[in-house]
Amino acid sequence: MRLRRETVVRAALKLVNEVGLEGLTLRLIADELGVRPPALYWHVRNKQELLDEMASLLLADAFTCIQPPRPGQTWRDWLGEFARDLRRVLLSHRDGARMCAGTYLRERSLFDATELMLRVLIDAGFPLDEATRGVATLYDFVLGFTIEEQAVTPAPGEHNERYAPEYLRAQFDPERHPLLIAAVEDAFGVEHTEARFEHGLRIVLNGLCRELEGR
Amino acid sequence: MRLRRETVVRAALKLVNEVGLEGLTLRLIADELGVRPPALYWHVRNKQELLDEMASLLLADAFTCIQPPRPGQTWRDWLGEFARDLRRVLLSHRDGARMCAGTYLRERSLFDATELMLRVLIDAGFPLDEATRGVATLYDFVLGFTIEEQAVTPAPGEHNERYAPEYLRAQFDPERHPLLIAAVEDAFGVEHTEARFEHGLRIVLNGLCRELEGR
DNA sequence: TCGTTAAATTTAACGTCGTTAAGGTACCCC
DNA sequence: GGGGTACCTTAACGACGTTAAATTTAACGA
Repeated sequence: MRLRRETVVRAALKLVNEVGLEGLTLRLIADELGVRPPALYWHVRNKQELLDEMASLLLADAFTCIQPPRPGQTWRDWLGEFARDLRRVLLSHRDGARMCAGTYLRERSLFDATELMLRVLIDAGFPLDEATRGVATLYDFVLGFTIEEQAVTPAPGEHNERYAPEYLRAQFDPERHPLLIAAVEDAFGVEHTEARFEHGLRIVLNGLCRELEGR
Repeated sequence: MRLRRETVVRAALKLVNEVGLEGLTLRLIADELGVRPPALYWHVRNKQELLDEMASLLLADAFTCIQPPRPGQTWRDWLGEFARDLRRVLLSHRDGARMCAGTYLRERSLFDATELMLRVLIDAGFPLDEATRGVATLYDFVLGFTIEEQAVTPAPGEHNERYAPEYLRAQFDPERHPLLIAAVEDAFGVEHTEARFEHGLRIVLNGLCRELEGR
């Protein structure tokens, strides 16, 4: 049974979930596929290209299911849904956000999805450049947020102890950092993550609305 | 002349500018300091701790110079200035944004600066949790933006050819991606980077303003 | 000034990593 | 059935992070 390029990428994606980005090794991937490490080089130029491909494939899984706004759905709600989908996909793999941060994307479906988003925003009244930058800003926020989130929560249920509120609180000086101490629960408690994301998302979407009203 | 922990970190920061994050090696740092690699382990537990320390020190250089708002300066302008400072510092070192993304920060001056930001926002009328999340959202945006920026422009004057507008345009299908093609210049042209950042920043700040007005 | 102790660094080495070169095998088409 | 391409293996290289143990350097009380 022959190997295909996508098989390699999918195996890598599966493994990164178990061992994290630092633990991901070509030898490990080869083992998983029942093959010797150099065999991978027939399908992939080098490890970096494999990482790019992983990010592309991961995002593609999120972007392909994107649909035009339902009737009656505002562009704002539609964009919010997209942002939540994006975060969900990034969270679906350990180190997903770091994997996708700044990597070169080559998947056709990603282009299709971006085209659709521009279309929707333009139909909503945005000029092209504002639509472009709006999408980018939303993407930047979700990416930044999720990177930080996965630093605190590497995998669902796993929690980096160094970000535990009670531990963090001990680092602060009650005299100098009263607000920090008061905020630490809300800022790093796992049970507030969802609310934090929604809050940030609302800020960005509100900002986008304002762009439109201001004209 | 003995080595100090900070000397090691500063040497690493200097070197990352020349060789990038992937090229940064303990052996290289040791060479730079005229010392054998294992010597570094006296000052630093392992490479990851060194990376954390580098990120902390880099950000600290940005945050220490932060001052309370000048008389007459709005919190909005003040926050905008902070965002620009932050981006400038991240850009001041190759891979600066990726270095700081999701790393654990332990510098006291960072705590001081955050405390100040919360103070300003609270004085402006934000409740504590909204102030916390507002700062976080701004930080997430700047981080996300700069990560992407440094993927395209690894160092001032250096430009990743894979993101060259003319190259990207060729990847798109004129039938399916007319908007993408029209937007690519504005979205990836180096000469628009500043405008893109300012635009995204305005979106976030506008969103923050709206939070305040809505109450 | 010397001997003791702790701090700082060296030498040597281990196992693992990404990657390359060269050779082999399966399969397709004439 | 012979040549060629696609795919994979064996073997190996140099570099990496890291450890253990020995060694040097600085600090300091007797």
